[in-house]
Amino acid sequence: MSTLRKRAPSARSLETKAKILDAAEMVFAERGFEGASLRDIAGQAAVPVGLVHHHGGSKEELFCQTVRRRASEMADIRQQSLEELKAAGDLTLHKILDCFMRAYMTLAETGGDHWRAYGRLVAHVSSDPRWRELTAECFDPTAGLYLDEILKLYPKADRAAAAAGQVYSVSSMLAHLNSGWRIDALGDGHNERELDRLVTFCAAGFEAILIKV
Amino acid sequence: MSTLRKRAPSARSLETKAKILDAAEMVFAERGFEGASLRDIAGQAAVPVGLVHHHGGSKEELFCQTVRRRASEMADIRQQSLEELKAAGDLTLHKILDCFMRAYMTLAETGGDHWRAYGRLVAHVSSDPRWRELTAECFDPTAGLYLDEILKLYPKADRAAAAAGQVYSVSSMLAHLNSGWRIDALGDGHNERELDRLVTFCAAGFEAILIKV
DNA sequence: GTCTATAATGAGATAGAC
DNA sequence: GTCTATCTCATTATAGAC
Repeated sequence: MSTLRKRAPSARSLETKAKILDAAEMVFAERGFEGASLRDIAGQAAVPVGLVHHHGGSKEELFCQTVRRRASEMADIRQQSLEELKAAGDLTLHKILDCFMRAYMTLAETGGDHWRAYGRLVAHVSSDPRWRELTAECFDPTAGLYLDEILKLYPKADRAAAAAGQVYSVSSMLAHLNSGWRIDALGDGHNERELDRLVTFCAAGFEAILIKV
Repeated sequence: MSTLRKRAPSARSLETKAKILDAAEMVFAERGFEGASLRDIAGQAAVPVGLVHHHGGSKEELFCQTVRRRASEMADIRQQSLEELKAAGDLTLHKILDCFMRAYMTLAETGGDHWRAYGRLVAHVSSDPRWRELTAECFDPTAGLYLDEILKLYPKADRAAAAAGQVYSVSSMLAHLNSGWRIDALGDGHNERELDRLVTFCAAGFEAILIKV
């Protein structure tokens, strides 16, 4: 009926586990899966190494848990935002993409270090085929919902083309987040106006390939 | 006057070094810098581990050499392609981006495994701030030349906006290369038509942010 | 659940024979 | 230049006391 867990974990246990996942999030984001060590994570969480294994299982399981925890919350927010946008009516491609991207960008700017770290974490997950299943599990369902709305606006468009637009858009967003220093070398810092620029880029590109013969 | 090297290396030595760099290229591309081991590289090159150190120096130096070798060739090709495009006259944003991307895509499709691996290698380098200097050295000069030509077409555009467009475009191209499986899940495989789609996406997005107020 | 100690493995790097 | 042997260190993972 239930899982293998014998009893409900204590409050202290949950707290410790959260500390470990928080630390893991930061270290994995900074150095990637291979570059991170469980010792660094234990050090950052101020717990003994053994506890990391106890709560996180193997290194790979710990990584997946770390991603899942934040991705699950992100997916909820994105789906709710989409519902609100649909309820408001008057959908456009630009608004849908803005909704998708702003949902995270707002958290990255106001949600503290962990949400900023999550952006780098997603970049690692998305770029390594090793995490293909994790990607499918954590990101594809929400991405599919947004894709469906976009396709409703362009009924004649090819779904494969839309999928390409989605992947290009997400990669541009990750570049906006994590390769900002390359852009900054020529201009000013990240601000609201730049998010508009990103959305403008993606919306225009997306539409171009949707209406193409 | 010259470097510290005492004598010119023998033909055999050069051959061994090339074998090591070839192997390093494949392994680094597959597993990233941290994930790759010098033992794997030595194994793939069918040489003893000691030789990897002798020819490649430290792991970090070996990685840089691996990237530089291919990037240097790529830069030459891209700059020559740009010159030919300029000589032909009638430049457009679409043509410039097509020139930049097709230069690599042609090699990836006809140049064998090593050029395909190079695409993944570039993705690793571009995403990790650890290689910021290497990025600046290997990619920025050529990127700057293309950026200059684009800005000539849009004299009123903001250079920072163009830089953003460039970064978004390159990241989309890397996604096209390395995350093709995500797109493929919904459509058909990589073909010539898809490169057109990528260029269309980037050109339309790029222009939108260049002409924006 | 928590923490210490340790096992078992694999890593990068080097010294020195050929 | 080439190759073998080895040093030193860090890693993941586990066993068992509290």
